Amino acid sequence: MTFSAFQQDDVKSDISQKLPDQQFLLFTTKEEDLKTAETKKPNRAHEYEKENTRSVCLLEQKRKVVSSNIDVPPARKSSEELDMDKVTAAMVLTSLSTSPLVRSPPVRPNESLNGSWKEGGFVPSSTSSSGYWSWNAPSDQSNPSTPSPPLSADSFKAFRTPSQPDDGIDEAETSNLLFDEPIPRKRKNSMKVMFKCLWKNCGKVLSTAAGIQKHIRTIHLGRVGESDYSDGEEDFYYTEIRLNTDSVADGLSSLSPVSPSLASPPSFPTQDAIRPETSCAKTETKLMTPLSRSAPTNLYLVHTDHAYQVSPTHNRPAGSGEQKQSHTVLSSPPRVAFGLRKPRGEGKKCRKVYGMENRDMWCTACRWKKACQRFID
DNA sequence: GTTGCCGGGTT
DNA sequence: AACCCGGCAAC
Repeated sequence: MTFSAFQQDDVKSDISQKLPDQQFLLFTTKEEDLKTAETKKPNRAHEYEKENTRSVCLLEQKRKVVSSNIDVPPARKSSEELDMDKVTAAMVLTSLSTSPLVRSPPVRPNESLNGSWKEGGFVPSSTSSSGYWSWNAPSDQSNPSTPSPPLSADSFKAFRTPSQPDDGIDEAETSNLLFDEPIPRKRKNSMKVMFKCLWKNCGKVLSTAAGIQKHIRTIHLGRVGESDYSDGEEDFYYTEIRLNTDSVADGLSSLSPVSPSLASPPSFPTQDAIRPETSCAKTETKLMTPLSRSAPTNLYLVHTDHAYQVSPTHNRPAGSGEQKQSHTVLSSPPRVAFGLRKPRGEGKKCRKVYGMENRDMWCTACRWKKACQRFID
């Protein structure tokens, strides 16, 4: 999936409305956030493109992820939108990316929106059963002075928080260097930022991120005992809203109850087609840091799906339990150094009990010359 | 020699 | 995963 410049509110809104309901967008400048999102939603993490500090990630299942100072009002769900397939969505986004609403970046405007954009390729995934799209970006995107087409300088900055926490590198400054433009500081003083819980039938609004996190943690995630500890998961369940201001805020004010069918946290998706390694992560499985601890205000994920909460079952191979057991026993008696077997069990085993002539009565393990399952020592 | 079963191969 | 077996060590 590809996305281009979304720096204007109407464009964002448009995108929100046209984006398929099963998808949402994550805009972030932090690779870490992408990883976190991917970690949190391994089944959803779909595709991302990273270039320098810029990243775009399309995640499935929810409409959008709102980052920094961008808030997208929820689109009303219509049957038409529901039926919109991924291809159509891609076309919409493609057209948006080339829409005149989107200002061209200062550098190589034509090429950025047409040339490289097309060269980048907009390729449907041939292997994905879900019809996911992947964006094969041009390989050479390392030059900061020539931002890649899908993300214009303007658009990218539009998704930035006016003031960023210092992670060692001033990102605002970095962005400034990257795009050679002043950082927009619009609306900085004109709005009140609130944090809205997106849990189904909740909608609690608090004035602080910490407050909403704690609320989610304790009320919805049931982490009472560890109310002070956060692994960042709460970030998925609240969003930033702005009050008292312009159209953006107005749009957001109607954000609230997201379509229950889509937004209800306990809903579990059925499709599980995408593996993190093949999508967002791109095999980049370094340390997965908890969600946006380092950039708590940079990214707000509007997303209430709990699928990732299900703790991964430790798929133990069938039979390995018994095997493991026998190995555990192995270590209990004093054994001489290494390579020695466990002492033979004293009890009679199938072979001895039933005899060779009744081999069919043996337990399977005995028949296979494995450690007896029936007469365990 | 008999027994238990590990390690590894094949299907 | 299910099945099979060579081979080793304990008995």
